[in-house]
Amino acid sequence: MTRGGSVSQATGNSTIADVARRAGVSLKSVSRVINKEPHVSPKLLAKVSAAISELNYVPDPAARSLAGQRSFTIGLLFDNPSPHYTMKAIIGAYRACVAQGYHMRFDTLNSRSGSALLSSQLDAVVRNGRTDGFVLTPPLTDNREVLDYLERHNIQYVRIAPAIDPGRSAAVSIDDVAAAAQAAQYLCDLGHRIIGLVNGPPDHGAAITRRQGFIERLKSISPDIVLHEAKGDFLFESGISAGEALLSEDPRPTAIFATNDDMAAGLLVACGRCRLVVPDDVSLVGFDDSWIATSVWPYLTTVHQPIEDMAAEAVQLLLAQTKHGQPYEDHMLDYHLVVRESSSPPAEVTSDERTAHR
Amino acid sequence: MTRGGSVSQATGNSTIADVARRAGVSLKSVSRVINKEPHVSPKLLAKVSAAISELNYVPDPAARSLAGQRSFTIGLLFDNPSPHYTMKAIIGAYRACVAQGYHMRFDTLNSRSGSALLSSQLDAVVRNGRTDGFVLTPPLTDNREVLDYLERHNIQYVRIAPAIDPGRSAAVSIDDVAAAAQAAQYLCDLGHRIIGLVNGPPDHGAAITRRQGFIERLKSISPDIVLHEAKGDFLFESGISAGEALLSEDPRPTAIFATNDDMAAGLLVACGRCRLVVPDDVSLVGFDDSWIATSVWPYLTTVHQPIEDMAAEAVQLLLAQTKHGQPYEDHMLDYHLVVRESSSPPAEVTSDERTAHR
DNA sequence: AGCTAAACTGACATCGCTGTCAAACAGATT
DNA sequence: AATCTGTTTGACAGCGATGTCAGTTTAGCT
Repeated sequence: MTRGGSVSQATGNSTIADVARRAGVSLKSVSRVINKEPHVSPKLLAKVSAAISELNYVPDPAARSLAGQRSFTIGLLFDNPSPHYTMKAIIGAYRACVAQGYHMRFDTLNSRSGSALLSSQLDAVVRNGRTDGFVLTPPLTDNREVLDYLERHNIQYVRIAPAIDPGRSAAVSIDDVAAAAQAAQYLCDLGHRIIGLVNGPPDHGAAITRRQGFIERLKSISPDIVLHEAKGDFLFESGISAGEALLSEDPRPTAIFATNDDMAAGLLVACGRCRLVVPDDVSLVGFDDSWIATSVWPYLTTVHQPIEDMAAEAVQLLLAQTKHGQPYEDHMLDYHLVVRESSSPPAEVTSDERTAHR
Repeated sequence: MTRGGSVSQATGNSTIADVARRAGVSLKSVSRVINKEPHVSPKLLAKVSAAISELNYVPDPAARSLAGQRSFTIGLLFDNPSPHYTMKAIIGAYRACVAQGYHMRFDTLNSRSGSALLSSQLDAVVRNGRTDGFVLTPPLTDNREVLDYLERHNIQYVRIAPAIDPGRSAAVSIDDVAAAAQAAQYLCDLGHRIIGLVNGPPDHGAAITRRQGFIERLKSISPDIVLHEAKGDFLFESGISAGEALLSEDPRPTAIFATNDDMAAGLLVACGRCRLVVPDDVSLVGFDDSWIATSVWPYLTTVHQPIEDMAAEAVQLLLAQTKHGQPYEDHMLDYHLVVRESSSPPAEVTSDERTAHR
């Protein structure tokens, strides 16, 4: 049987021994260079790097993980209803993994199942593949059972946008409070005074933080602002029902903020059903700047959070902490409000009044 | 230094040697059982399987790929504008990989770049990680440069929903022609006689096949049916503009079929802009049953294709063909029309007339 | 210059598994 | 019963890297 059919051939076929021979040094010295270990003289480094690039050498991950204790694989854990979010996180994390020569795997957990079930799911995930550590996405980030499990098993992890136990692990997030506050400010600046808010699920920390940031800012701007709240669960349908509830309030909100885009898209539907035009009759603002924000019309004004970058950053933190055992870092990334067609000043406000609120 | 921090420990720590000892056989015999190699007597099989399950043994993929020629990794290749499609394909393929103890990686190619660029992208992907084979998704499936490259390098691949060169490789698909025909039939059965069609990009085989199936059926039903066509590119925005073009035709279509859901969602917007109510004034039918079909209102009537299953099936075909070098199989999976709220009989048709067309 | 400590290098066993090849065994044939 | 053939089984050498540890330079002092 020929060796054809396998791609292994195509991959740079040189081994560490070839590099060592070419550079005129020992195997171990090459290994030191590859792994950026200490005790490598500049001269050695130069020789070896030259040989590596001449031979187009790429270390074999299988051999590395067999010989060493690392697996060169990290895992991404989900329990997220939004495929848009998930997709972006996967892409971002994957990019970072590839850049660092790591593999990525991902798994979904159902964190709402009982704790026995949850723990057996975790068992399965952990046994399933050797993994150097995990990146957790919301709402897993805020599930103490998961965190406890991981710590009990001495497994490294990094959280994306955690809402509880700050400092418990490395984390990368945006300032949800400030971001939601900016949305509130924006709506008020436009002149809105009767405002609706659609919450997310209570086990999703970001939902709480965003609500808090939004409400606090509203209050700090003026005590006269009327706020109506409605419950949601981050899913499209809940946006529809929340919207119908909100729009039947009296006085009716002239603007509604949803704590994610999927629900904001649902609000759009509710407005349509109530024969209200967005943004003329009602302004809508979402959160996430996910795919759906530009898959509906009008395009949603929303808070952009760099999910891909966050996931990539999380992977990097994880790898750094795996290697050097550094103290936990907490990275804050930038958000920004993206103004699109779903928001405008309220109809009855004149441009004079509006200016007064700037 | 302790071994803590790595998960390797947690993964069943028994090795093939433990199993061999426990079963009282040689290493190689255990290996034979694991790999389902021939020349294994029932007695041996029983002893070894028992030992394996008692020890909860799981072979170490790193060691396997180092020793053998397989990498236990397959690649998924994309150049797809629709994240919904992509996401589902990833999930499905991943599921199948995990079930077979394989790793999965995925990469995106920009197939519209020049051929030199394309080939260097392929080089990068192939060199990047050793891979036992690739699963191609549209429109890569119909890009002869990609197919040629893979074959030239003797790399196994399977295509999902290819539109050209049937039999050139193993493939898994649905019958796009019949599926689109069913959509046409459905619309006609409802009583529609003035019908719009939004095409996809011409380099996307499925766009062509679906168009063909739709039109042929329309013609076979009645020569009197009026058909208006508009160009699209499978993206949301193109649905809006195609919709606006179609809706300004005279006579105006009472139903429009889009060759994917994203464009159908765009049609919804166009209808809104033209102050037309869906489905009362215009019925809409999409294709794919992707996430967006239920992220807009009204929910889209659409043709469901089991993308996850198709991807999973593709992985299985790929692995089978890698192992046994079997002849190429072509698997057809089921589709079905999902009737939701975006379609209804045309306003002016009475229920009597409608019945006549059943 | 001479000596010690630190910096660097290399030989070799090892990780867990598969491929090769030869030995052991069983059943069929004479 | 002896031989032959074909099926099962096992011993052993790698796969390509890393970790250990001992050996060799260098640098820094007196």
